[in-house]
Amino acid sequence: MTRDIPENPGLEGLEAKWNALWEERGTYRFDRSKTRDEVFAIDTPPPTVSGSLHMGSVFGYVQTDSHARYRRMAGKEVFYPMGWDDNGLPTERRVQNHYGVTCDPTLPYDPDFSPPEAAHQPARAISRRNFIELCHILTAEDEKGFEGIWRTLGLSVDWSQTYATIDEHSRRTSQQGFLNNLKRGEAYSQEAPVLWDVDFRSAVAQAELEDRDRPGAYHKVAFRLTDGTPLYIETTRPELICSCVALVAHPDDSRYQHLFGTIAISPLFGVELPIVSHELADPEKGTGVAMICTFGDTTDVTWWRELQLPTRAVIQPDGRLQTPTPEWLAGNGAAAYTEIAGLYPNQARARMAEMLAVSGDLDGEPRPITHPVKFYEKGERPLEIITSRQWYIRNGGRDDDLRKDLLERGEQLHWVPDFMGVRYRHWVEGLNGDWLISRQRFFGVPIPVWYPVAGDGSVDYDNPIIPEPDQLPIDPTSQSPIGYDESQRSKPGGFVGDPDIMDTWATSSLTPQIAGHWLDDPDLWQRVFPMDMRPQGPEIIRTWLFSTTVRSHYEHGTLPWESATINGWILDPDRKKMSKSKGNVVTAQDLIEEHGAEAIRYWACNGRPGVDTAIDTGVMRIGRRLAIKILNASRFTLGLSEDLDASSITEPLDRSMLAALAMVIAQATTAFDGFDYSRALEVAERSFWEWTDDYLELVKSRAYGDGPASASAHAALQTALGSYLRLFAPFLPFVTEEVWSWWREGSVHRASWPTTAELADHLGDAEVMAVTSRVLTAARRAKSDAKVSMRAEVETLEVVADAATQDRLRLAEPDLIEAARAGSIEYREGETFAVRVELAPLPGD
RNA sequence: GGGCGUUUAGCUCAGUUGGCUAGAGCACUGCCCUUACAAGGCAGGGGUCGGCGGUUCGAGUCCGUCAACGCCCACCA
Repeated sequence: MTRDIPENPGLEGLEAKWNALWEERGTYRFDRSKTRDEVFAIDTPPPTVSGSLHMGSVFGYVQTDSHARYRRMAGKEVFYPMGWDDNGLPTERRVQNHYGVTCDPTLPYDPDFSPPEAAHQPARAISRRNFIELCHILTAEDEKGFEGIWRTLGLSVDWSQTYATIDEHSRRTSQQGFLNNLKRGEAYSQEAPVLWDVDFRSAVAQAELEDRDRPGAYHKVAFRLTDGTPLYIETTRPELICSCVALVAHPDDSRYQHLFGTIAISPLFGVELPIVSHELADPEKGTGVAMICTFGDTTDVTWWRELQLPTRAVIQPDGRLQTPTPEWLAGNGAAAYTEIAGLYPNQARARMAEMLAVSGDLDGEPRPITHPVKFYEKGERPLEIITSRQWYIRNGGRDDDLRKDLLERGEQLHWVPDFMGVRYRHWVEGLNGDWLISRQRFFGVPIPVWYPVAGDGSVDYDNPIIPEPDQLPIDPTSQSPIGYDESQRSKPGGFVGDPDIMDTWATSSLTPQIAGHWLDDPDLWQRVFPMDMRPQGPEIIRTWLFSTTVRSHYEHGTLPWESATINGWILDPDRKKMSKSKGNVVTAQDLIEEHGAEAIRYWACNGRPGVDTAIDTGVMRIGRRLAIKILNASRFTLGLSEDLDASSITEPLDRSMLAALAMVIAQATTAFDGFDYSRALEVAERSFWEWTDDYLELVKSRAYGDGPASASAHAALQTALGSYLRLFAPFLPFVTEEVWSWWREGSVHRASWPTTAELADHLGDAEVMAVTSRVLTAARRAKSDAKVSMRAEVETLEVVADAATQDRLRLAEPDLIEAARAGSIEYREGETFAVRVELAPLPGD
C-alpha cells in the first residue's frame, strides 16, 4: 500500500487545509486564454457588507457555487468573480452606529481625525470627507471577514477577480455608464415632485418603496361654495388644507355635476379653489369629493399634472411645514397658518383638527382608520412629496415603446424557475415613472457633472459640464471641470458641482461591466460578456435584475446574461421569514462552526431552486453523515488494492452496479444542465447509499479474496468511487478533494465530470443488482424479525421468481450466499416474486 | 383589490409528460458492537396526498372553486 489513507479519517481540519492548498495552487483561477464559447461567466451578486453574514446569503451563494463547480468539471472555464456592495446607505448607517458619528457636509475636513476605539456618545458630527474615510475603513474590515466565511464555505471564487461597488474601478465604470446614458438622451434631470424621506433627506425611487399599514383618521371637513353652502370632503391629512389647489369629483358623479367649473372656499384659509372632475376620483370614497393638495399623495401628483393645477407646497425637505406664511394666504388665512407653521405634519394635523372643530368646519369626530402609507423600505417615517431637481434614467415607465422592448428582454431571458419571469413582467408593466437615480446622500458614486453659473448667479442645469473619460472617476464637489479652477466654484461666470450621489442600483446595475472590465480590458470583456448566469434573490428582481437589464439594453443592445437563477427565501426553523426587525436572524458563522461547511452546503443544496427553505439543522446533520460515509467507503475501497484497469471488471454483479451508476450519472447531468443542483444531489445521494449498503456488502467477501473475481470487485469499486467523488464534488468539495488526494493527481475540482461514455465498456444488466438486493433485504428482514445478528447463518434461501429473475440471481449467487450467510439458494418457478428464508438453528438451540 | 408560489406521514421534503398496493431522511420502535463506518448498520410501524366539485377506464399528478400560509404589486382622499 503506497496510498496514504488515514486510519480514522475525519472532517476536522479539511476546510483550512484545502482552502490553503487551493489558493496556493490557483485551483479556481480564471484562465483568460479561453474564448467566449469555452467560458461560463457568472454575474455574482455582491453581498451587502454589513458585519455578519445572513444565512439567506449562504443559501444562494452555495447553490451557485455548486453550479459553478459542475460547469468547471464539465469542461467550461468558469468566470466566477466576487463583489462587495459597500456603496450607499447601509454602509452610512453602519458607520454612524459603529463609530458614533454623523455626517455634516458643512464642516471642514479634519486631517487628524482617527477612527474612535468606541462609538462616540453622543454622536459626533464630522465632515463629509472624514465620514467617507470611515466608510472605507469599516467596509474593508467587513470585506475581509466576509471573504473568510466564503472561503470556509468553499466557494470556488477566483479571489483575484474581486471588486467593491465603491472602489475606483466601479466608480469609473458607473460614471462612464451614466455619461453614456446622458449622451444618448437616456438620462435626464428634471425638477418635479418626488417621494422624499424626511429623515434621510433624500429622494427615493419607486423600487425602494413599501406600503405599511398605519393608523389614520378621516376628518370630514366643510369647504364652502360661494353661496355659503358647505361642501364636505373627507381627508386623513387636514394639515394640507393650506396647500389645497382644487377639489375634485368623478366626472360621472351626478351629485356634483352642477358644481364642476364653480368655486369653493377652503375653511380657515379662505382660498378660492376650482371644483374639477377627474376619473381617478372615487365616488365610493368619503363624500366622493377629494381635495387636491401639492402634495399629499401620488394621486395628487397625477391630478396636479393632468389638470395643470398650480403648486402650493408647504412641506420642507426636513418634513416640517414651512415657517414663512405662504404667499397665497392672507388675512385670517395667514393668521391661521401661523398656528401650524414649522410643525411636523402629525403635529399640524392635531392642531388643524382643533381649529376646525372650533370654527365649526369639522363634522363630527375624526374617524380612526388603518390605511396603507408609503415608506422608504429602510425608513421610519412616512414619505412626503416635495418638488426638487433630480436625475432619472428612462426605464419604460413613461415610454410605451421602451417598455415593450424591456418586456421583450424579460421574455428572452431564461428564468429558473420559470415562474419568476412573471415578477419581472408585472414590475415593468406597473412602472409609473422613470428611474430616479440621484440621492442626496454622502457615501456613494457622485453624479459626474458640473453646471455653469451664469453672470446673474443662476445655475444652468440644462447644460451640464461633462468630464472627459480619462478624468473619471471624479467628485464634482471637490474637483473642478477642465477650463475652470476652484476659485470659480459657485461664483457668477463659474460653476457648481452636482452635490448628489447615485442610487446604489445605478452602480450595481453594471456588475457585468465592472466584473468583466468593460472599460479597461476589452480582451477580457469579449471573453465573458454577455454572461451565462445571474444568480440572485427574488426580492431584487425589480431592482438589481431589472436595472441591469436596462443598462445592458442601452449600452450593448443585448441581455446581460442568458439565464437568471432565482433562489428561494430562507425561513427560520419556525418557517417565518427571517428579518432583522423580527430578531430571528441566525448568522452563518455560528452554524458553520457547529456543523461544518459540508453540512451547511448540503443543506443549501437540498433546497429546490426558487423554493423557500427553512433552516434545518437536522438536514445539516444528514449532510455531515454523508461526508463521513464518503470517507469511510473510500477507505474501504482504496484499502483493498492498487489501481486496477477497468478491463478487470468481469463479474455480472459488478457490471450491473455500474449500469445503475451510469443511469445516475445521466440523471445528475441532465439536472445540472437545467440548473437543478438539488436533483443532481438527490439522485447521487440515493444511489450512493444503495451502493454502500447493498453493493459493498454483497462484494465484501469476494473483495477480500484473490483472483480474477476479486480483481473485478476491486476495479468496479474503484471505478464507482471515482464517479461518486466527482458527482459529489460540487456539493461536498472538501471531503471529495481529500479522498481524491489519497488516490489521484490534481484536484477533483478540475477533473472531468463523470460521463456514461467512460463506463460504456463495463456495463451489464442493471436488473441483476436490483433483484439481488431484494433477496438480500429479505434475508436481513428474516434475521431482524428473529432478533438475531446479521451474521446469523441461513439454512436455505428459497426464491420464487420467474425464469428471467432466476437467471439474474444465479449470476450473483456466490456473492449473495456470502452476504446473506446462506447455505444454499433454491429456486421455484412463480409469477410473484417472493423469498422464504429458513434460518439455521442457533448454536445451543 | 390583483398576481405568483406553497399546502403529500409527528417534522423537513421528493413524486418530471395522469397508471402497478404513495416515496426518502429525521423522529419513533425493535434488533445487531458484522475486520469502511456505533456521531454506525439492519429492519419495522406510521400518510389516501388542504376542503369541495369535475374530466378520465384510472388523478397526489389535469380543470373549476374555496381555505390557510408566504411573497410581490396596488391611486395614502
